[in-house]
Amino acid sequence: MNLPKAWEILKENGFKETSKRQQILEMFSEDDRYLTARDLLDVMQKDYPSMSYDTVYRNLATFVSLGILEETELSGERHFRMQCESDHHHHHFICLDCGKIKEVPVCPMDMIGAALPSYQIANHKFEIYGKCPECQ
Amino acid sequence: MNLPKAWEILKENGFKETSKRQQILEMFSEDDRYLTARDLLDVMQKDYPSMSYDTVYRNLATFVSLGILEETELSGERHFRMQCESDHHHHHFICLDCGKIKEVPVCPMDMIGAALPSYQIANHKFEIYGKCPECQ
DNA sequence: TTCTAATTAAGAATCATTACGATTTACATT
DNA sequence: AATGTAAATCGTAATGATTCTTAATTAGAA
Repeated sequence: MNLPKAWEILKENGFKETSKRQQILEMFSEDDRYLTARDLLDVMQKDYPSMSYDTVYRNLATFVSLGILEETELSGERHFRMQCESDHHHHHFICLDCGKIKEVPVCPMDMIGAALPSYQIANHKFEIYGKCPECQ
Repeated sequence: MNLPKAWEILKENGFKETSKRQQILEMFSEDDRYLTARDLLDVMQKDYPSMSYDTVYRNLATFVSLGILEETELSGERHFRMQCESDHHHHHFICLDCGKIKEVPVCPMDMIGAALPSYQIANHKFEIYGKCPECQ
């Protein structure tokens, strides 16, 4: 997702354009990889020494709920990245070194068939972990 | 996995048979579902009021490293259960209400093919979440 | 039984995350 | 441009899960 689209969504939902939100979104826009709240705070405290975790987490939650960011859990920490623009459902390879991702155009739910009769499926998770070509 | 097999593995690796380990393994053996460290501690403190988190976590880590337990993360907490005995690789449906699982005999890695050329794949995760028939 | 290394207890420390009251800011309205 | 108001942020404290530390206890070997 790009910045204008993200702001469009925020404005549509009545959220204000603040300098903190701008910088958070810029970081995600520039770095196409998974970041933690700490990653963001460390960088942002250079420009805004008073930046607090509360602001980071609150905005991350907002962005995720609006579909601007996506979230996953890696080794016990929440990680965030820009939502993909792809129109078709897909999954991700995630580099455990640099956090970059690669889309994988396969969804295992296509092969579930009748394996779960009368089970109520809410959601699913499929991720592949390893090292990307650049990190080997 | 059953208790004798678990103890066999522990003995092979030089671990001692303690009453705490016995009770932890019994809980997993009886309850075929995901439990948290807190779940275990709450029950065990009835028999051992002095039981500490440290003991729970240390043993859980041991069991996971020996392949006796498997672990996953659900809504920010680590959950543990007995390792499946199935000889073939598979994945799980996990009931978000009761923690019970159902094996799903499908692995998406079978369909990855050449989608990730020169990527070094370390592992993968595929889980389906929802409500089991009993919890609906 | 004794010895020794493994294990546990007890509680403090750490880490990520959330909550809260006070202050500041964006922005619609005048 | 000044004002009003809800939203957003700050500063800090609280929480909850997990890990660490040191001293005491215990399982199993000798």
